Amino acid sequence: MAAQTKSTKLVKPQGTVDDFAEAAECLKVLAHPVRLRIVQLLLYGRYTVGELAEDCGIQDNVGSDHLRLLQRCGFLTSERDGRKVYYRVAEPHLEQLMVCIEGRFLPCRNRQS
Amino acid sequence: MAAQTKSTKLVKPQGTVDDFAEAAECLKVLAHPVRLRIVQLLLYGRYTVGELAEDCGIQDNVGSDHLRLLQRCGFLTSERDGRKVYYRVAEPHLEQLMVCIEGRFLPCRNRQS
DNA sequence: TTGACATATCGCAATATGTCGATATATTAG
DNA sequence: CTAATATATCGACATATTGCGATATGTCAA
Repeated sequence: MAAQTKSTKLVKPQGTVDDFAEAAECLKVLAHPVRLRIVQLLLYGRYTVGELAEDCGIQDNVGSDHLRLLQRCGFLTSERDGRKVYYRVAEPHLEQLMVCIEGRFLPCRNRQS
Repeated sequence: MAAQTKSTKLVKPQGTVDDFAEAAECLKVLAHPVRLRIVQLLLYGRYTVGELAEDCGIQDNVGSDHLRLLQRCGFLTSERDGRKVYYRVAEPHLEQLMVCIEGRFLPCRNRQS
């Protein structure tokens, strides 16, 4: 980004508030500690509802609620295997988005590779 | 990301839900159509409260509310110049974060360079 | 079939958030 | 000083979100 003078803009990005309606919806879903942790885990493997709930220290039904929200906006998919249901990441952009979030908010020890 | 077998994980990221508390707070602030548009504009130049409010089609006081939220979590700073107050981006990570968000949710015409 | 396990769904109460109007503060012009 | 402009703050209300308990559904073992 180039420096800016006092009262001029380089360019004004086209678009309006309404263009961000869907983005805001999905970001709101992501903006929860439990759901961020769930996404972080799922970026490295499949997990069941019970496994995720245990890791997050919440009840299974609450975990199921969070997973449903994440699934509704296209972030996750699920597949049943016997009694268990495995969740995994369905949205490719989530990985880079989490890289940004972790880079900004997590201590360095959580960076990988 | 490497493929995963049925029931094993490659690695389980360390950390807990609590590590994402601050990230969730800040993402929640970002997760609003008006605030996303404001950030997009401010990534390309300085704007006053009135200019931002007009672009977003909201009242000045509502714009001021949104700007305060964005400022409280460190995304923006402000400087007074006469009667006007100019806001600009203070958090360097915001740019890459917006690139991710725009890449996922906005039509291609809004991509730049 | 029954019983145990894993997950999902629903309604409720507490809490949080968004918007608005009214008002307060800050700055400049005259 | 006063008036006009630009921004900020506050209270109130409507709406949304969260977590919980109860219950329903799906699957397997015996």
